[in-house]
Amino acid sequence: MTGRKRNAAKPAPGGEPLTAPAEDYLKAIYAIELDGVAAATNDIAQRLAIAPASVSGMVQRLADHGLVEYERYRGVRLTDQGRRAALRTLRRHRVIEAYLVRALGYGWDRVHDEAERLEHAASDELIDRMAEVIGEPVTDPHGAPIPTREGKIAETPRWTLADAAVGSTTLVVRVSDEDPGMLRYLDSLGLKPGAEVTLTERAPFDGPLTLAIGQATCRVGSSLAARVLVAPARD
Amino acid sequence: MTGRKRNAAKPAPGGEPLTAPAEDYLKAIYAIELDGVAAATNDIAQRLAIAPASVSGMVQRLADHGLVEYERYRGVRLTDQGRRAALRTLRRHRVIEAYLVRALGYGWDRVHDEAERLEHAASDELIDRMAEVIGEPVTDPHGAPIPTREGKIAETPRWTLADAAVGSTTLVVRVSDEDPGMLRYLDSLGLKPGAEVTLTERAPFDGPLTLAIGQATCRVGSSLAARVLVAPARD
DNA sequence: CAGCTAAGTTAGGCGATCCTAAAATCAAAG
DNA sequence: CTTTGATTTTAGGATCGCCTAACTTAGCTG
Repeated sequence: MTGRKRNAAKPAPGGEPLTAPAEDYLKAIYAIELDGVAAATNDIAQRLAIAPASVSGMVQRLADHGLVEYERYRGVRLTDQGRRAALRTLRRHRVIEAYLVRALGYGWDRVHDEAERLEHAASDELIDRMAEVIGEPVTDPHGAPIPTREGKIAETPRWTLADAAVGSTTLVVRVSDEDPGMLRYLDSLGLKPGAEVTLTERAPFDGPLTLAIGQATCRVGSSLAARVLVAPARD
Repeated sequence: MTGRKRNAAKPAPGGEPLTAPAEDYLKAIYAIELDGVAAATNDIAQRLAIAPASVSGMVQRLADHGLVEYERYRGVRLTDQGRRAALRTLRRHRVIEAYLVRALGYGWDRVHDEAERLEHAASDELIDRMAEVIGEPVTDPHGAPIPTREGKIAETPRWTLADAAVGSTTLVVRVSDEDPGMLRYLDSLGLKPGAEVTLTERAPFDGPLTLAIGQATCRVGSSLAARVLVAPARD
């Protein structure tokens, strides 16, 4: 019953603790910047499911704290400090997801929401202990790379199954993690990180893709395929 | 990145989720009521380290939600619903503490603060899985009883080492859990739940107590002794 | 280059939670 | 029964984070 204090765990390696909403904004901005562009107010708002007007305010606050560079009407960019904070939160999130699956028997479709809450409450020490107990995982259960304690991350390539050439065989690297129903479906198809998939057919006009996964065959829509990140298979 | 919602995990078995501060108030009120009295504004304020004026407001809000009965200037009492919520938070807190010690190698002096944050973020399911993994513990690392999923709790008797008779041998049942430094000291003395202690001497005027713990002997102040709960030893 | 649209910001609010200072109430003692 | 001191509440503010509505700006388009 300490009361009185902020939300996040420890002063973060350099600075006062961030509020949970601030951490969420930084994660969202980080994700948008992966596409190489400055994060637009609208994009941030959409990702966080809040009104664009709310974003202007928070972004100003983040800028005051030196976490983002902000120019009115121009979108925001993370500063080094902001990027560090974002990666720290991302590490927490993904370590927690991995831990829930490997140590507590969670299904990969149920870890996201739990991690979304715990990431703001867990101390660095807890995260590191969790990571240690499950053998310092390199990705989360959906294949997303886990930043190191030092904030280095190996970002996943952006090729998706929707981009694959007909006849090519690819290795599933990562899948989108937020929709439990989709995850259960992908699981039932065997479309998970590590699986080898051959694209045998693509119907015209953005039609369904026919896939061979091991012995099985299935057909998926292109929007689902676009949520499956792949790399060239080794042979 | 769901955003948007409250703080606690799930609608709680009957009702909307409580905010973290609300859960903290209920825990504090529960603790005060263990002494058999209605919780006074001042007592709540002191436990939560906030100004008494702030308590009046929150208590009114808790009453509006049907969690406490509140009569101006008369203190508050938990309603059944409020007590259920308090016990649910207490269960979370204590299961988390036990899990951190047994599954993640935490020292008993470091679990309190971590649990204080996680208790507001963990889902019921997570708590239950944690409890299961470590074998459904009955007490936390400090000997505090863990409420069941159904909200039953076996409250610890209130006898302390400071109340023991000179010459008597008692069994340590539970120790106060909030001060890490004190916990480390108690640990170094072997004064932890399960230890048998014989009170060999008590200096006059509230002076130090001389204890025999196994082979060792030590002297502790009466205020420290008052933080060690004991039961009569079995023989 | 004027005008339109989409995007972004400002204005004004609300609820939660905390604070300080001042007023009210209770209770205990004379 | 009154005084007094401690407890509690009210009054008035502040911050954070979110909302809606209305206004502004950027930038394309004709």
